[in-house]
Amino acid sequence: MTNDVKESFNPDSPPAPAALAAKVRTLAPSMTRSMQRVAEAVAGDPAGCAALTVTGLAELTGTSEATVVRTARLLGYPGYRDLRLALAGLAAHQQSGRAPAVTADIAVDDPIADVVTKLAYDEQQTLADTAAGLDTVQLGAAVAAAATARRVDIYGVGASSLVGQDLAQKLLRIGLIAHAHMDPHLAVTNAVQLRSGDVAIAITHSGSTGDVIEPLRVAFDRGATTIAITGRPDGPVSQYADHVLTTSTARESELRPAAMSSRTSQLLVVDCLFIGVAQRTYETAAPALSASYEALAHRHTPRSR
Amino acid sequence: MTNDVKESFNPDSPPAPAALAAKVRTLAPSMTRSMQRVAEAVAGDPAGCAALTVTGLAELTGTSEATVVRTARLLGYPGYRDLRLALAGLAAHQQSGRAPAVTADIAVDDPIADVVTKLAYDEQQTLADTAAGLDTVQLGAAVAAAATARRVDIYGVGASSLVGQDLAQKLLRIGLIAHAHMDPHLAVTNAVQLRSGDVAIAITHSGSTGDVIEPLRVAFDRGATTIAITGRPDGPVSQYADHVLTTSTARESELRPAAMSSRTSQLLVVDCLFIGVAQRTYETAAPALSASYEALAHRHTPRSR
DNA sequence: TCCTCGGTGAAAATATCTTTCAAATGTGAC
DNA sequence: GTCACATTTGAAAGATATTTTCACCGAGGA
Repeated sequence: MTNDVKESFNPDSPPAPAALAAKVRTLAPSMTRSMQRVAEAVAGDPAGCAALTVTGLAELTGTSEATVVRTARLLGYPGYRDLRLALAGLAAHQQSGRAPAVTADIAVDDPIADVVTKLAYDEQQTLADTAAGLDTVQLGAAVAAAATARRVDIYGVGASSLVGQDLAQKLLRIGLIAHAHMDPHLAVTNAVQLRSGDVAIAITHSGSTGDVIEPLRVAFDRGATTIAITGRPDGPVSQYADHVLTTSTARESELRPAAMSSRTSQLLVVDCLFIGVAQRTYETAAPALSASYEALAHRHTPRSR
Repeated sequence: MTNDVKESFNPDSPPAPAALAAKVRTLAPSMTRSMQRVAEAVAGDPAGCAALTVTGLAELTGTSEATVVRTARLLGYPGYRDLRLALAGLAAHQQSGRAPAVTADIAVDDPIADVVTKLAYDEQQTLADTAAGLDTVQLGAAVAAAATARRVDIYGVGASSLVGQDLAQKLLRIGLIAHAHMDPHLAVTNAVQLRSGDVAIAITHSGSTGDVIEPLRVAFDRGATTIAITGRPDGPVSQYADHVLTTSTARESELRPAAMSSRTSQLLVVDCLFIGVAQRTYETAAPALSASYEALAHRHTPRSR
């Protein structure tokens, strides 16, 4: 019906991306009074106008729908609908511009929304740092050792204990024999059993956690291949590690103890290790993974809705 | 309980800014086939879809206008018009800003360096999605409840169990009475003890893990404030949750089971919860944190070299 | 004063979006 | 397998929003 005259109306411009304010200024002289009011409103508050219908904008500016449409045309759009779409884009655009200003520390009186933003940002940063700082040669060696190990023992206490359990869980799921030791005494006791061909992994952010170093030392002495995942590659734990995987030490604040960001970093390393192993043992890992998935499906209750 | 509200303007979510793809992924399972086709088209080519009318999009996806509108509603918009507006915003956003879109899957023969890069990127993405999709009102309510709770019980099995332990550990460190239950039977047994003023938190990615839902239900019935941390806010678990915190559902691949990315998401939510509580109880939290830090320092062996 | 003409908005015409409703499809019980 | 029931779906009716039409208004010039 009316789509035949689509492009004959606006000879001058394709839909302007962000230079809307400028365009308004340029075209203002050639506008009539009412059109100027509309253009002004649009340039002044793109986001607000994007939320309005033609009628709404007409009322806001004290003009009529026809004038609004005419203004939209003059600005280079086929009609108001398209101007509105562009406006929405612009609004999102300038909103995103303010985003990167979130490098501040988390404060006690931060609103919860800021906490979420800052925390996510920090953790993203931590991940990037970790990925950048991770020695892929060491990682490759660790993967090779773990993939062919007779058994894998993992040591971690405190927050690192959870990371160790995570790794153990995952390795178990792809058919490896892995165990995360949480009790330091039992860890040492078990480490005595290790020998060449076995793998021992110590996880400690500080690099100097005695309870973790001790079993690793024993494993090392017994001839097992030892791996340290630590934020302090120069720490004592590295003495007894054949391969050291470095986690990043992110900023910590009063409200955000080191444990929090180190955990993110440790988990990334652990995940990389896991995927590396899964790749190398793909033949057995893939079926094992789907089998465990199948088994779990039965534990779910049907959706309610 | 976040059941949909028919007539009000903003049912459950404010117009999502950039987290659309994440939202689509989260809600996809609860969508019908045709709705999924629409959602897919929208997530796949926001810019293209923003240029289409309802009818156009319906034809493109081989569905009807009604279905398109339904999908828009499900995604949290009052109607298609608003979805379209948001789409335009998104398009502008990703055109100008960073939209690397290097979302290649991790393959079996990827070199280890690529694994690290891709994994870090994926997790960063997951964090961003989670942060964007997290309802800060619900979070605020959850924080308020937890901060003043007589005791906090946490339920999680499998991978979520570790997240629960992490949360419990942290809350304990700032002086709260928190416990992560790993045995479903004991969890139920303990849930019976809860009453008004207590808080129960269930962590389940699928939203339908019976072992976790059951204790939460008991706690709910007993009058405790219940919180669900789940990737499926429409799942059965939400029935018994006063506050639902949504984690993002990232893409999973054969080598990268869902558990891996859901864990990242869950941990972010848990961290936010923790920091929120720490803020509210700062007077007691701060000394408690430094005290536990002090206590641990003695467990470290001195640095070598 | 009267005429002309661009500017303007009310209202009609059209396009677009939303809702309703019944047919089609799937699902579970028997 | 068949039936009863619930869910999903699209066609068409209904409601809004946008665009177009057209007549009115008022400023400047003969």
